[in-house]
Amino acid sequence: MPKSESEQPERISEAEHAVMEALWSADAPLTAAEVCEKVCATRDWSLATVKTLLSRLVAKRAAATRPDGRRFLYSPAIARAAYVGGESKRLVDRLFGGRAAPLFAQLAEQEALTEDDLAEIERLLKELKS
Amino acid sequence: MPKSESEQPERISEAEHAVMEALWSADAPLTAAEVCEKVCATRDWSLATVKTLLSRLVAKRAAATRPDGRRFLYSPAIARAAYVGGESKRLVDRLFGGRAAPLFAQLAEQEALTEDDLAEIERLLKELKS
DNA sequence: GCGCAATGTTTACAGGCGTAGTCGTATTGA
DNA sequence: TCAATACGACTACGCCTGTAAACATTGCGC
Repeated sequence: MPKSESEQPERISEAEHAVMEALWSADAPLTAAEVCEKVCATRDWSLATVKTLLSRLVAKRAAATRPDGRRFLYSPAIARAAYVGGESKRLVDRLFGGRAAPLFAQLAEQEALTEDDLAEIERLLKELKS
Repeated sequence: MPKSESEQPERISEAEHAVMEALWSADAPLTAAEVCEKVCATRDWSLATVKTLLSRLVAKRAAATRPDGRRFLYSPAIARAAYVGGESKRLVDRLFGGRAAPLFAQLAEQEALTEDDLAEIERLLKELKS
């Protein structure tokens, strides 16, 4: 049976992403007020703004709602890994022709790599070579 | 003497970036028509669109112009490495808390790393450890 | 000399984004 | 039972972006 939903995920904007981070960081669905508690600290938004962003995320099917009496509980509808992976790939494709090595070189040149990063990457490399 | 220009570079949009790539890929300043030749192939834009984007880039001081008779020759005013570096850092900061290792892990998990990438990264790692 | 082609400038407009206020309704404390 | 409150839905609005047409000028071929 053909899947009628083509469902290529709509892009999540920067502000929306901040809201998603709040949802991802919680291990249970949150109310709008709870999301605001998490993000309004750093971004200095009003509750109304958070509600708008939540609605847009639901419209984009990036977040899901479950009714809880008079209100909604919000939870992520896409995995953080999927989002992060997609964004990473976009960047690598756009700026480095899809090759990861130049990105690595770029970060190295900027000295954006800590000792820990280097050690960790080395470990991952070994693992991948197995 | 204090530098009055604070000059934090304005963000370059996706469409503008395509134009910048054309400028970067040329080793001499280009006319608007020449830029269009390069980008209109892939993006299917009209010359008018390219002109608008060039103007916006000049306004943002990402591109510079030199008059050449009745027309302008356009050249990049920021280095590709600087742009690419900035964008990479933005991504790493936003999605990975500034740490590069998780980005690497992410790309590995997506199988976005080719053999060549791995070899190259390994080489760079060795170099950095010296 | 004059109209055409080239070229930058100005204007346009729809859609997305950031930010938030208003409205309608349901809930709840007094 | 009634007013205050909580909450989602709807509306707003200015800026940025993508895309381009209209306009003004000017140099060039005839």
